Amino acid sequence: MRADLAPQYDPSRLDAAQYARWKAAGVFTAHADRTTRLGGSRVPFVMVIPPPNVTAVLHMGHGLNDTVQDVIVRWRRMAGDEALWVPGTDHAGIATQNVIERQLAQEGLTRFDLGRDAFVDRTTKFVAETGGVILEQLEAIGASCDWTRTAYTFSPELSRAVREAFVRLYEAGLIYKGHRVIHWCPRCLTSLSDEEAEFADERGELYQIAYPVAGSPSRSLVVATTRPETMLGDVAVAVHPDDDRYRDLVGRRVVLPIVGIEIPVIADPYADPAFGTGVVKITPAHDANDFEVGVRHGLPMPVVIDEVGAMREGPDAHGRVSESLRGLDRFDARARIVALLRASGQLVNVEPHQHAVRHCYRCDTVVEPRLSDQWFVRMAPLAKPALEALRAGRLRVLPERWEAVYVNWMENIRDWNISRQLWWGHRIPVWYCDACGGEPIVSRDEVTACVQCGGAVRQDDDVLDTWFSSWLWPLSTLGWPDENARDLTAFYPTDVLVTAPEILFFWVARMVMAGHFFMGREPFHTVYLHGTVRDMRHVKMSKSLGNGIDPLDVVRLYGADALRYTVIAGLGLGTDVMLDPTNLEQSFAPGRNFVTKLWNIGRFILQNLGDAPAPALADIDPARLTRADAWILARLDAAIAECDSALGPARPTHDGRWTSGELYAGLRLSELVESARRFAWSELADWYVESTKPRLGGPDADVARAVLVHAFDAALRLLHPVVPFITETLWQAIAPRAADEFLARAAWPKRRAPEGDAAREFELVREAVGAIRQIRAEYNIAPGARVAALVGGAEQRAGRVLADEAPLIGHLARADVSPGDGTGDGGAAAHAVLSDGSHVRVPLAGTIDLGKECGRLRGELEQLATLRAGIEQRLRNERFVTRAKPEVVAGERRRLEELTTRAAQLTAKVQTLCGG
RNA sequence: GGUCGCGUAGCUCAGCUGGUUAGAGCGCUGGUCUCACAUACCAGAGGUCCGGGGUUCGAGUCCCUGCGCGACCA
Repeated sequence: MRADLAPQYDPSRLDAAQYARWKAAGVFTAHADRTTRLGGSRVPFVMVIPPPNVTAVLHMGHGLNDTVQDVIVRWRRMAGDEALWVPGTDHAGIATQNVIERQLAQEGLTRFDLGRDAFVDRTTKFVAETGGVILEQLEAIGASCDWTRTAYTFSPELSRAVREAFVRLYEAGLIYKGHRVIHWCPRCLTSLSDEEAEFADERGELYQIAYPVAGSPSRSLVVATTRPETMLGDVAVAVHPDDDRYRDLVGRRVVLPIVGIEIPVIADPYADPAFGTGVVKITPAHDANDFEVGVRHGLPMPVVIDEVGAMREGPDAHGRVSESLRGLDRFDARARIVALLRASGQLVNVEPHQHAVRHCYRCDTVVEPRLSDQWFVRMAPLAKPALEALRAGRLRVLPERWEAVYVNWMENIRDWNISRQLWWGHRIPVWYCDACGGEPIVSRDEVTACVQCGGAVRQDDDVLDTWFSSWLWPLSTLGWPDENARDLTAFYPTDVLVTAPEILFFWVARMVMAGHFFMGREPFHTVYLHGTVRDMRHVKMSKSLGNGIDPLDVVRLYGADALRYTVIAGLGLGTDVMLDPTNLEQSFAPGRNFVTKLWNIGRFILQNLGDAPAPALADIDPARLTRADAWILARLDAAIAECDSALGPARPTHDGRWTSGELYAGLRLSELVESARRFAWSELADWYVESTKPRLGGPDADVARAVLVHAFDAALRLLHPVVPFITETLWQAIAPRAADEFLARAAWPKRRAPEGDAAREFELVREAVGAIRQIRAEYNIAPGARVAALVGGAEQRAGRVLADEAPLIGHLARADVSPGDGTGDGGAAAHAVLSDGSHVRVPLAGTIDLGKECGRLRGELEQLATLRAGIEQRLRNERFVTRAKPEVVAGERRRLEELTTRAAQLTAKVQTLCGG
């Protein structure tokens, strides 16, 4: 009646079908009404996925991120929580727009050829047709998302949330339109936030340029700059107010080289007397710091670089860009200007200079600071509660070190530029009336006519930063702004947010602020930041560098479980995962091998179950349990305890605040893997399964079967979060299951009982087996050949254990074991002494090399002597005895006793065998 | 420039509040196709815990310092 398992596990044949069964049974679907927040009995446990770009395809970074989340959510689902993992995608403004623009470029078109509406239509269509592929790919790696709740940042529902958020912030005075220098990408043709303009260290040049003092041609001020092309927009040079070198020149004027106009010398503390010559040129329209200086001193702000990064006279710049420079790209202009300065003798010096240059995070183009009108969010008021959440212990960041980074950013927060000059995104909900020119109309709903004069209105051309929709994700996916939405009530706040440190500021920190502002509390209690997937040279994996691994290739070759196991096992808290893209076999063998091992344990058990299901362990008379049974059950309890402490606590246990003891505990997924693996493989398979073989045909076969199935079942539960496919398949096979019964929602294991004597006594069996195996290896006994072995206890109890277990020891060591007096006649035999002084003797007439045997035993004795000497020395040290903790001292005494017993036995052996 | 992290076996990393003979996987060596498993089993080799100084009865673990990597921020 029970179908045997195939000789080999074939994930490609089984996994997709298994996923379909979970999905069909609604295993991953959460129910709001079952949660404690809506009167149910289950504690909610919620995570929202970091939404991948809607056009993305799965890469190893997702593979890691989503596996981590899946391990956590599967664990909580089994632990009895109402577990919800919300999936979805991000419309990804710049990124998606760039994809379509690249398509257009292939057709020889730009977005301007299409026009805004056609461009948006085309993008919408593209997304509808090809977007969201990544969500299907997530199923292939086993992600247990609730697909009934899939969200999209640009859906009508979430767009409504975006508008609501904008309007509420505007009404609270936290959104304003500002005229200032922002980061501009001349390729994407949009402004960027501070976070989107990434620093990269570059080797450039520092140019020193002489600006002659007007009216004193013999004198000049030398300024230092890395960007000579911006000098066309200079409106002043500044010196520090306390800088004596230039005091007399403040208030006078210098002649701007090339342009030939006069600009003032001003005193401003922004000028750093220690940098260069202490004189700094001021270009308010093309440098954020200079802009501040310009504002302080009421200076003009001529724009000399246009939106595509070419030199051109913009507002207030008449006469500044000469014919020969006009239209030149900023970098070409730099070279031209340097040449001109060199020719006129005004280039004083050029030296290599290492500095950080901002680049567009989407296309890597060097960002151009640019004066323009943009919408901003006033961040300081939002940051305050977000900081408070962390300080009060309602929010934690793992690993701990990132908390300082979070705090530092929050404390030095700057206003957020949220407008983008793109077409793909949420249009800013602001309308202007040209007729009456009144205040802008900020509205939740479409505005078709001016509220003042009824005239025509036009909507603001800009769209919102993508992150302005992402920061609402934990709220908007649950139904906000409908504050009575069932999901919002049942599932907000969420629990754990899993992501990479790169988007701590972009996304995580802002979500905390949004959660507070719109819902009055932080959106999660734990931020888990994991590392990056890198190749063997520690270079971050990326498609463009060609060092990537396609997770789906790995799934095809080795199965999703092998992929998951490998990345989780390699992922210490906050550490990076190294994988070799040139050797998938080497990288994923550990996972594949482990999965195979599980399969084979399952096969063994099934083959030995017979037709009837194994009896439940609870129905077995405890008196019938052998030492091996007691031992594996004790090991199981230990494994459960280790797994629990690796993972938990799942949430703060005291009033929503992390206590100091649990603040940085838990979510050690690699420790879960290690503990569960060791139990399943090193203990269950290597020892317990082997130990049952002689019993399965005998009178206590039912006991062995019950323990075997119980232990394996528990191992499958512990492992299920990490390797869900194979564990579910095996779990379905080892016992009859109802149609709606799944390991994915079976109970997480609990410990049974404290370890008893029987379990401890089994360790002696393992030691005896080890000793015989070692002797066999040393004397090159053929693995098939049986040997005789005599075992004797150091004291009565040990003697009884060894005598009782002689058949088992014999089975495990391929020996005919009988109780025997270890001190014996000292004939041709190999000897070993166990840690408690018990002894093993393997008579090997004819093969024993007495000299070798004595050498081995003496060697061991020497090792013991060294150890004993160390402990004795410590114990003789009065300061140790008086100052060390009593239990440490007692431990040393006990250990010395053990070693002494063992040494005495060894000495006796050496004496009889080797004649002293 | 500021802040932080890392340096433990050939490789990737564990080692929590200082306390047994510093562990795991992969790789390596020797032996085995033993009736679940050669994607396996058995046995084994391999470590001046980056260098130097200090605190301590005791340091891979704490402090200082040097060297070498890396991250984030300006």
